[in-house]
Amino acid sequence: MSKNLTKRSEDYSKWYNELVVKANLAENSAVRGCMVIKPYGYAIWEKMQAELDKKFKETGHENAYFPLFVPKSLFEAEEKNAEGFAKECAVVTHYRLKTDPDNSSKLIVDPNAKLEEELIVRPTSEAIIWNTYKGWIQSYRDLPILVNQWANVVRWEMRTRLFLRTAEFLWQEGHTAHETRAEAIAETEQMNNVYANFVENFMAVPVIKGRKTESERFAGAEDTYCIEALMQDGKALQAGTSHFLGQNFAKAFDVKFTSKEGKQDYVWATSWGVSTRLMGALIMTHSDDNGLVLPPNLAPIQVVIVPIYKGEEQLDQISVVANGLVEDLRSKGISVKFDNRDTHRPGAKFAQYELQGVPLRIAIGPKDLEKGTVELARRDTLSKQFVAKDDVVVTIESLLKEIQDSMHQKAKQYRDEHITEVDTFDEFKDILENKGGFISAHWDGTEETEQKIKELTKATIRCIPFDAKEEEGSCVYSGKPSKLRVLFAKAY
RNA sequence: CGGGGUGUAGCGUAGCCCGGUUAUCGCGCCGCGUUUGGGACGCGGAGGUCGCAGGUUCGAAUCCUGCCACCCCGACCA
Repeated sequence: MSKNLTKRSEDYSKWYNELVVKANLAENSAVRGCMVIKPYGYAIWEKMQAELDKKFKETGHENAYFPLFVPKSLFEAEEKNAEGFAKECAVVTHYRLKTDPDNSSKLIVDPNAKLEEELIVRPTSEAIIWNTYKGWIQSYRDLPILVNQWANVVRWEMRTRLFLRTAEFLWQEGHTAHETRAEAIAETEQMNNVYANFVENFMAVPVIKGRKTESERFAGAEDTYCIEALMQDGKALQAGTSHFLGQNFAKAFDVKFTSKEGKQDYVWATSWGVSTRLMGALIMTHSDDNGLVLPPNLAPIQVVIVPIYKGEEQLDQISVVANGLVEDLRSKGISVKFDNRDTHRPGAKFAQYELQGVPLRIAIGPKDLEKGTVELARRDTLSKQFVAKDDVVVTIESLLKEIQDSMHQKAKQYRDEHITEVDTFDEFKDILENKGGFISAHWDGTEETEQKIKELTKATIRCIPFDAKEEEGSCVYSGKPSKLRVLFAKAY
């Protein structure tokens, strides 16, 4: 593996190999940029799902499932949403194949099986869900509706990138309906916070909470909140979004309710989502040149035990110790694997588990049997220590917490060191080019300036942080007056 | 869709300009033996429509034409 991968985004795909591969579809297939998530990688996604799902339920949400196919007439109902996604939709036009009359071993699309109305493969589910909600809502007594769905969506991107922008991806999308504007806004904020807490505490990835500018807003939303993370190569990554949809979808799908006062009003809506992109964020935040580094909370294997032995007899002795440890650790809820494969040598195993980012590794050999110790190695710091056998479980319990914590600290320190306040455009360009990261600068609030800066530097406004410093200043580009600083960065 | 590049074994590649025995090397894979505290070593072995189709030629991985795919950069984007 090449040196200094952390700075070279194009090589991230090498780390991904442990988790995922680019889908190798049939030759001549038009489907590009799909991915196969391997079991080890999927286990991480499952852990993310489990934790997020728990948080959604704690905040009163329920899971449901809606169709993959969206009739075009529904899809086009909310104009801005439709327009925003129109350029990247997969469309089903036929429902049958038949044998090719010119080649009996081939199939062709049966021209007689053309659909009356095309079906859009959902790029997001607002349309089909709001069409359904219409039938669920008549009275204020039917509100709020707090529903989440775990699903796959398809966006036919021109350029794809594993995890960050695949043609098909897994995600969850929450879709809620409320009586009042204030309640919907509170929900939007709440879910943005749920995401922020999850990403910080479980993924150990620090994020900045804020709102998107109009041009970066979700198509059909009135306001988009987001969490923005910084990758090790200095580029920003949008890790999650929560949208206040106003009454846009209610109006488009005619979803009205009768209020306590007996008045008809349109329902207020939110939607929010995070995707397998989070796995990209995880990898690009923590990994080093030896491979993945997983925070204990998300590691499918938290502790691996590698025996070092000559001959079967010695392995048997070591196995007694190892199996005892496995049992003790499992009883504490720690996931542990005893790798007693005889087909691989210890060195190869060490390298493999480092590549997979297993947080802690125990090695047990003849020396340990003699001394009653084990060797304990940390993945994040690559440090090793000998620990008395009887202290191992306690040590591991506290180390797992410490690693989780220290990974977050390390990432946060890097992130904070890469937020640079800038007051001139020359400085802006210089920092962007030579240092990277977020640039905190004054902006005059106009789309023209935002667009111009993007053209000149490729940097976009990642967000207007909720805790943005309020101060009098002048726009870094136009010089016009500004009251607060926003965060610019080059983004994935 | 524009600009650049690449297709040879599971992976990474040499050969191509200048056509000529059985297509090179490394990793990986299989067998046997020795090994095992940081990616083992020796010996033996298996594995190829040289991206596809056509053409030139006595002869094509190599030259020509067309097509296809992939990668990078741009527009687009979670």
